[in-house]
Amino acid sequence: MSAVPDKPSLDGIEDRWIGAWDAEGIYAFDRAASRDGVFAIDTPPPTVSGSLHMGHVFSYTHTDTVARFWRMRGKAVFYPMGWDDNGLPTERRVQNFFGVSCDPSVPYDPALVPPFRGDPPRDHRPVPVSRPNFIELCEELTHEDEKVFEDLFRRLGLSVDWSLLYATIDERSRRASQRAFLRNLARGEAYTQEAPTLWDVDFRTAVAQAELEDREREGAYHTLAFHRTDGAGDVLIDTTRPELVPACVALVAHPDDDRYAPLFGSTVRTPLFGVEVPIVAHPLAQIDKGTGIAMVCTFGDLTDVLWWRELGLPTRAIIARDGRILADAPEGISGDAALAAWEQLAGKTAKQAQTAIVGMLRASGEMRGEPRKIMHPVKFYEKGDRPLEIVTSRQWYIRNGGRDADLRSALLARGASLEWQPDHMRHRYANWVEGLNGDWLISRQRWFGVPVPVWYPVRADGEIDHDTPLVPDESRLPVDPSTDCPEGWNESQRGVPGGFVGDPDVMDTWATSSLTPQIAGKWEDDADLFGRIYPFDLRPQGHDIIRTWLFSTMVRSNFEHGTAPWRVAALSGWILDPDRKKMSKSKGNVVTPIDLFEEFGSDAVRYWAAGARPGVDTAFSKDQMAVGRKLANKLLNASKFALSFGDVAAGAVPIEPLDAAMLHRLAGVVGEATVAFENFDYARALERTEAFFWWFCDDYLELVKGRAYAIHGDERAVSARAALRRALSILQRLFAPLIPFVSEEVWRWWQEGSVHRATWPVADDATAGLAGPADEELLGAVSATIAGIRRAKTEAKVGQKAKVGLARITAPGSAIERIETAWSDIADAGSVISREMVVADGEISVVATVEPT
RNA sequence: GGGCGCGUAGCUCAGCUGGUUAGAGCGCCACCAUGACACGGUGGAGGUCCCGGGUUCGAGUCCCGUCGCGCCCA
Repeated sequence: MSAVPDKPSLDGIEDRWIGAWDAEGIYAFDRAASRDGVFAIDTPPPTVSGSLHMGHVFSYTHTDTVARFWRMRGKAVFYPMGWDDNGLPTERRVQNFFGVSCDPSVPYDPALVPPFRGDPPRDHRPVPVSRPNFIELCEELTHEDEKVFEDLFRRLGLSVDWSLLYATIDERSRRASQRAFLRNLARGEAYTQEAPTLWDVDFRTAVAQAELEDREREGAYHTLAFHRTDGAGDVLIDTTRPELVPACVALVAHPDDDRYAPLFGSTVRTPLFGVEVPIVAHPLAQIDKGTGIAMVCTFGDLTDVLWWRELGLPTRAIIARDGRILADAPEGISGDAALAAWEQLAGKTAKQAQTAIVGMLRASGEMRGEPRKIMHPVKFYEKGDRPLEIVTSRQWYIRNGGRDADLRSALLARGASLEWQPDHMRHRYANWVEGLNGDWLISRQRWFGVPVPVWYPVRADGEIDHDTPLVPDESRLPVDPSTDCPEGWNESQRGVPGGFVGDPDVMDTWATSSLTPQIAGKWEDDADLFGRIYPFDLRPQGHDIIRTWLFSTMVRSNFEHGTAPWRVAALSGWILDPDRKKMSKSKGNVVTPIDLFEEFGSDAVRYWAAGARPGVDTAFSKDQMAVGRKLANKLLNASKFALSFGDVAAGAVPIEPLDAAMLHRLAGVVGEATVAFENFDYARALERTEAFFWWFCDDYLELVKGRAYAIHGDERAVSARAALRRALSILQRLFAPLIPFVSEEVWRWWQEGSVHRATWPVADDATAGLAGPADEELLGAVSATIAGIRRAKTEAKVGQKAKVGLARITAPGSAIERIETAWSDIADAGSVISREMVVADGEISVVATVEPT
């Protein structure tokens, strides 16, 4: 407890209380609490390979207000923080920052000095470094970023327990991720398969359905002639990818298409390459698209994959993992002319190959007319720059209902069982699950991630046996199969016939971050703790990652625990710039949070964030932050005033009707704010509290000011002073989750301990011992009267301190009675000398005769 | 193409299970050094609740449709 300062100020309060909260352990999780007494939050681990932006500030503030509310309600709040440092964004950042690239064939250099630390020149060619060196650089860079993030989150006032911190690449996460994977494998929920896969040719990795996005790109229809082998002429097809002609394995048309029905079962030869391919029927062929008949290539898109699989077509792959056309022609392409054509394509990128083949087709006369430009959606990896290709590769999958109706319904039911904030977000989940078209591809051909924890036997003939992977005992986790050996084997057996090889892949980031409840809760590492927090109460996150993070977490928990991982999912909205456009770096309209903390104070920035209703997109607004700063300042000064009359005897009960009515109104606000917070509606809690507080300052404080100064004697002064203190204690606690710094500041002027560990107020805190019921009409009548007096002064263009000789008040009888009850307070606040009461139905009206000043 | 959300004052939004004359803040205008606060105070102006139907004694609120904006999925 400290004294009330002469000149209260918001300057420096963040530093003061961040330090004190840390030292006093205010936000430490009480791990002795039983599950009933816990409120557990599955905090989103931000990707640290970027900078903290307003979107973070926005959504993390929402969660923090709720965490603080439940803490004050007596819950042991489990509020961890994690860093998502695992994965591609970090790799890319490390490459750009240090000027290196990862090359697993390079030996480890324990004394490696990277060529740069930030801003390599544009013409710098990346220096290849070993995988262990590359991972060390990833860790070095993420640690620096994580420090910056932690400081910003503390500055924002997040009440996380920093002792629970994890990172998705740390040992605990790797162990949990590998353990969960091995259990999926043991139960048949994970499997490996060689299959056509969406592939990013720049990152050279497979990607999952959840990471796709469509982008509108210019393309062109090329009309190509295929030659009927019965000599009856040509079949014309339209394609946007003529470079895939050598990969063509069939033509396909709709079974009901009369134009092509007679051709089903016959064959054609492909242009340039002369490969004989069948004409087949499939209902997915679009009658009204192009000429209505299409070429099936291995593989141009996902429909090709489907046709290839369902129609049992052969494979004639031509695109390598680097996106270039293979050096050697696939099976089926033979003869001098065909091989000469192939030579023109081999080694070229898809785009270069297209130019080349169009030239050849034009020359051979097998392209009819000129290409016709169109705009069409093209599938991209969401982090990628070039269209995805489809290549055949061996990958790991986890079942997710995409190929299994029972599992799909189970996951839909789990989603339906959640409480969604806002409720309509449940449709996003259902939409996604219903649209899945395959299992979840989790392996990535990258380096900085959690290794797939298996090895494979190498047969005597040198072939790798993928069907009987060797798995480690859980007690050894985490393992790195590239350096660790399977049990019972030794390093000399690595990579030799009769020996073993490690799986070279890592798991996708989502395969680890889908386990944040298990990681944060120390699943299996600390079963006692996990039992006290799982399933979690709350998963807050952005609605853009329902299909990835939310869904994948559901999949893992469903398999491992047979439950949903949480009770409530709260989806936050976007931050829009003041012109209602989504904020983004490329538009240059991004504001740095730290500058706003400096300009307005953390509470003010939180005020802006907390003013947005759950899940609603919200415009960035410095004006709102300015209002937040005013509110914080007001709380400071109103608190100083209410405490400026010295201590009030314990047990003093307000006796004046006006004081009692104010406290009853406040009791109603307590109820509304409590219900709002229980329903995750921090914005409503703020709105109710704030509206009361401004009325309290503008009217109530002004009305009782004179009486509190004891101009009408001690007894009536004590009533005001006791009411002020009751109200103040409640208001400070109601504001505490929302604007925690200033709330703590004013609370500690007169209370022991932290407001953030104080008990959340109940109505009885306001109304205990008061005589009589609530009288809301009293407050209405008094406020209307004082407003009328003020209006008269404003209209007379005099200051509010000017005296009123006579106030004539016209009002219904019930209102007159109440105004009389509080008359001395009204007279003090309005400087009114005498009054005249007129009973009449209708609105309260005041005619005031302002004395000359 | 399917799904979801949103259209209320110049701006940002609130308006719960339908019920007096539709609210707040910001901005705008005018005024005020009063002993918590000039990072202050007082008052004022400002709205065909997107449009068209319907239900109802009564619709910003419920139903149907149109238009516009945004997002998700295919």
